[in-house]
Amino acid sequence: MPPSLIRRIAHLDMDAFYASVELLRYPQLKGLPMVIGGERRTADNALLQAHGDRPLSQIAITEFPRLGDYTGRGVITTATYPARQFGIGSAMGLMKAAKLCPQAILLPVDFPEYRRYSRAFKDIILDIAPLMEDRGVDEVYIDFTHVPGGQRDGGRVLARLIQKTIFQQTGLTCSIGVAPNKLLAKMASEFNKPNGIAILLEDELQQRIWPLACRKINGIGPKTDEKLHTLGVQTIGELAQRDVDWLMDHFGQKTGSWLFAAAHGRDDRPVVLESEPVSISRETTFDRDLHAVRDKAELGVIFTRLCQQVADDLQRKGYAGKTIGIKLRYDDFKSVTRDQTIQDYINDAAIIRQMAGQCLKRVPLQQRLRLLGVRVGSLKKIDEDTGHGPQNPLVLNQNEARETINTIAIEQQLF
DNA sequence: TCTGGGGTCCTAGGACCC
DNA sequence: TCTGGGGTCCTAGGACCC
Repeated sequence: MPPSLIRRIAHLDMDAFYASVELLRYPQLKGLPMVIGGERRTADNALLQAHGDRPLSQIAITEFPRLGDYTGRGVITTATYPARQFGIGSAMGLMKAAKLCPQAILLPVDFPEYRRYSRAFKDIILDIAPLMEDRGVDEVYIDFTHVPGGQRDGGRVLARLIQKTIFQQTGLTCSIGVAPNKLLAKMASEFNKPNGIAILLEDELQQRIWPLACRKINGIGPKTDEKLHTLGVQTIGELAQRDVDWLMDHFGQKTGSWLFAAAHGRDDRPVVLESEPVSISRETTFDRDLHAVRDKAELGVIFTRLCQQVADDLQRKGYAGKTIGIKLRYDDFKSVTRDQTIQDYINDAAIIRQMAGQCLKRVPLQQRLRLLGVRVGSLKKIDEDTGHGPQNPLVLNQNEARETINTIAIEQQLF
């Protein structure tokens, strides 16, 4: 890197992404308390389908489903600011939220729509700055260092261009932080939300980062934060004053040295353009808690469907895996997992179902269940040209594996 | 009528091999 | 007969993130 170039990394975060996308469709809801959540389509949502030929923007507010009419499980994915004023927050149970503000509009989560907008804003960024790391549906890191304009005013010029272009082409706003690395860029992007830009320079660490709570560091969650509090550390500045050895004594070598580096604003992780998935999974929380014996038939149907979905996902994305596992959550919210690794890479629903069934036998099933999940890990990309052909060695292996399994005199299935 | 779904990474113990 | 590592793979659980 020529001496005149400083490493400039941006973190871009879409503002209230799901809610903003919904407000593009339903501008009449602007300013009203609104929550998004509850995957299960309730009867109320049929109202939204029944708008006939009217534009969505002309559906009367009175026609929208209300939180107070909702029955069932589920949590809030997004709550708009007017809804938050009633004490509603994301991850709150829908039923609890309904008590706080029954009149709030309740919209179901529409992932396909959010993904379309996600694709759109990321394509806009890539056109301007090609080094982008995907961090989920509403977040990215961008390496500004070598992009024209990326050094001007600490990155502000390029950040403004990206922000403006996204707004012009999608109607959505975002917040951007530009800093010497990903760790600091992520924190900076929160400084001027919404629709803000924050430029953080290396020598501003003490002044702008050290006063913040440790929890603001991406990677310090509720557990680590609580432990830090117990040890008398509240702010990042206080964390930075501690000795590395002291931190390693209390948090282990790896975490301790990482905490120390993070508090001093040090982070040399690169912006990663592409990555391969490690696992693919599906899970579902039941409408009511189910019992392995009494609700055997119902569970069996759900179990088989999850396996089928995982197999479909694997095949669609072009992967096979050799570690098959399950996840259970009991009615007391305790979770267990079991998995098993086999020799061949597979992506066939029947084999996944078979192996997952074996895993299920290794788990206690007296207590009622609220969630069941199926996972395939240790993934390998399969050749796209032969991925579905009969000559594919993978498919042959699958057939072999299926036979092997069938000859294991299939013990009685639990479900 | 608390507490979603889809991920990644780390730790720690045991098996097994050299 | 006892003793010592190191390395890798597998499994289960947990912290954390979006």
